This record gives sequence, structure tokens and C-alpha cells, in this order.
Amino acid sequence: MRMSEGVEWGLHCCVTLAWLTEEAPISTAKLAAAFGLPPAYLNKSLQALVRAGVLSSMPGIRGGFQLARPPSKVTVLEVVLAIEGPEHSFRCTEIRQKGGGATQHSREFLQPCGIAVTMHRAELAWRQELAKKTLEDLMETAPETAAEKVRCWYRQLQK
Amino acid sequence: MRMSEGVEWGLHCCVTLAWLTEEAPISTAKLAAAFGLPPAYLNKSLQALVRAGVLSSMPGIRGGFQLARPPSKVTVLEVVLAIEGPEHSFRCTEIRQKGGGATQHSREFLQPCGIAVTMHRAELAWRQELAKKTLEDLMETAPETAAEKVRCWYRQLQK
DNA sequence: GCTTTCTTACTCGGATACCTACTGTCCGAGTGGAATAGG
DNA sequence: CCTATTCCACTCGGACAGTAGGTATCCGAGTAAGAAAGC
Repeated sequence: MRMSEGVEWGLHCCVTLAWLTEEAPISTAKLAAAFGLPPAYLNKSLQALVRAGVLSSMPGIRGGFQLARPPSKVTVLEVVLAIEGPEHSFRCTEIRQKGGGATQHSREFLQPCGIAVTMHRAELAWRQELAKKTLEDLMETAPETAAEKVRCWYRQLQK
Repeated sequence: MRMSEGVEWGLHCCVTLAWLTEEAPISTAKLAAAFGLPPAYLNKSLQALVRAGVLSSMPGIRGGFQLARPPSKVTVLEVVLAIEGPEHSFRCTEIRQKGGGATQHSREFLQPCGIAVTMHRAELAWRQELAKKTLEDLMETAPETAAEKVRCWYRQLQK
């Protein structure tokens, strides 16, 4: 089970966009340059965030992306689900009903598979943990200097 | 992010083996028949469980697999990690240090990336939830009739 | 000098290849049981 | 009848293809800024 790299990219970009609210919008090319990422592919992840309503995009010569909401209103879970997709990682295929072990009586299959319940409950705990954290929390845990450093770097890029 | 199907297979097989302790060992072919799974590929997952010390295997004409420990001593997490691998799903590649945004001062990179910390903390919650549950718990949540049904089916298979 | 028009450079967005990793299959080494031959 | 031996069917285990999804790239539609021309 491996999470897409786009999640890491998306989260870092969201935090960066939060710091650069004043200078918005920021283009894909600049965000990609900031982290040394392939621009075209990063764009794909950013598009997913737009579709999810986390970012908003502006076309045109001075276009780019910016946060659609204040950082305190965007949870980490939203960003993760936007890029990874909303499906659960564990998908019950009901093999208990499929083989020779599953005889006629389907009455007992009315109640959900205990294994699936356990797995989904664990995933729920995971999601709740991610739903607790917002972009604002991420900004606070970063070093004091980070925000100003990003702004400074961005201005140098403008020259 | 998608979990391997082998996890579902492995968990169902472990519960089945727990119910069939008296009749152990059980061969891959029989377990595969019980759930309608491809035998050779299921064998691959069972091998992983042997390497992890969850199951023990017996070669020979009456060989097969059986639980290496009582069901109460095997956590769901163990089974999941045995098949999925022990790595974390989120892997921080430290992109904060890579692009043009990461200037000279590497002092601030001594403390870990806040995004990675958040993601790992969520995964920890997920793992703890799975570590709480044992195979015994799964057996209890199953319908009363399930255990006897499995044993009955297995005896019919012997004929 | 001001307004309108046009050009143009730059942006996002989706359609198109590539590549890793999960899925599925096959065959060989090894073992324990059962049949058989001998005592 | 009991025991030792041989054979064999069945098992696990790892090595070998097929395929889906994530990764990476490219090109086209659209837009807003800025220059240029006209008033």
C-alpha cells in the first residue's frame, strides 16, 4: 500500500500558497521550481485540488493557483482525498460469499463482514486524525523563518 | 492508495485456520476452494504470513498451513503488515530541501518535516486500531453458525 | 492625451506514452504416508 | 504377523509472464496584459 507522491506535493504547495496569499495567484511553473518537481505532472495534482474546491485557478498571463479558502478552513484530509481519491484503501470483495465455504444460507450475510468492519474502523481513525489538522496547523509547526524565506525567494524570482 | 487484495485473503484464511485448529494443517488448495481464489497466488500470501511468524507450514502429502500461535495472540496489524510490507504508506521525500525554495540554511531542516509528522501520526492511529484487534476478536464478531459451517464444509471435502 | 483594438506571451486543462508494482501462473525440491516385500 | 524399504502422490516454495494504475510528458484552448493605432 503506497500513497501517491502527489499527496506530499499537494500539501507542500498548499502551505506555500497559504504563505503567498498576498502574491497570488502562483503559477505551476513557479511552484514546481520551488520544490524541484516536474511542472506538467504537478499541474495534474493541482487540478485535482481545484476540482475538490481546495484551490482556485486563474487562466491568463498572470494566472496561477491560490487557496480557495483560508488555511484554517482546509483540512489535511481534504487535500489527501482530493489527490488519492475518496475510496477506502481496503475494499471488501465479499470472498466469504464466493467459495465453496459459502453454502446456501445467505441470511447470515445480511450483517456486514467483521473483517471489513475492522479495517474500515481503522481507516476511519486515520481519517479523523487527518481531519483534525488544517493547513494553518501545518503553517504553525513550520520553522519561524520558513514563511519569510518563501516570500523572499518568490520576490527574487520575479526579478 | 489501494490495499492489496492479499490482505483480505490472508485475514479470512487466518480466521478459517483458527476454526479448523483440530483439523490442521490445511492445504492452500482447500483454503483457495473455500473462498474461490486462485490457489497459486493465495499461496504467495500465505508464504508471507509464514515468514512473519503468523502461520507455520508443513510440507508433505498431508501438509498445509496452521496458525503458529493461538488466535488471541495474533493481531490484525501483524497480518496486514506481513502482506503489505512494513513500510509506511506515506513516504517523505524531503522535497522541502530540493527545489529553489530551499536555500542555503540547512539548520531548520534538522527538525522533521511537519507534513511528514502529521501523516505518520495518522498512520500510527491506523496501526494502533489494527493492533487492538486480534483474530479471536474477529472470530467473535462472526455469526454463531459460521464456525460450525466451516468445519462441516471441511469434513465434506474430506470425503 | 485618452480610448479602443489587436497582438502576443503565458496560463490552465485534458489527451497521450512509459514504467513500476500488484496480480496471476507454472514448475521443481522435498516430505510423509502407504503399499510392498522380506523376515 | 511384524518390520524395513521403496515408491509415489501431494505439499510448499520460489522463479517466470500479464496487466492495471501511478508517473511523466506534450500540445491545444483560453485569457489578460500590454503595445499600438486611431480619435
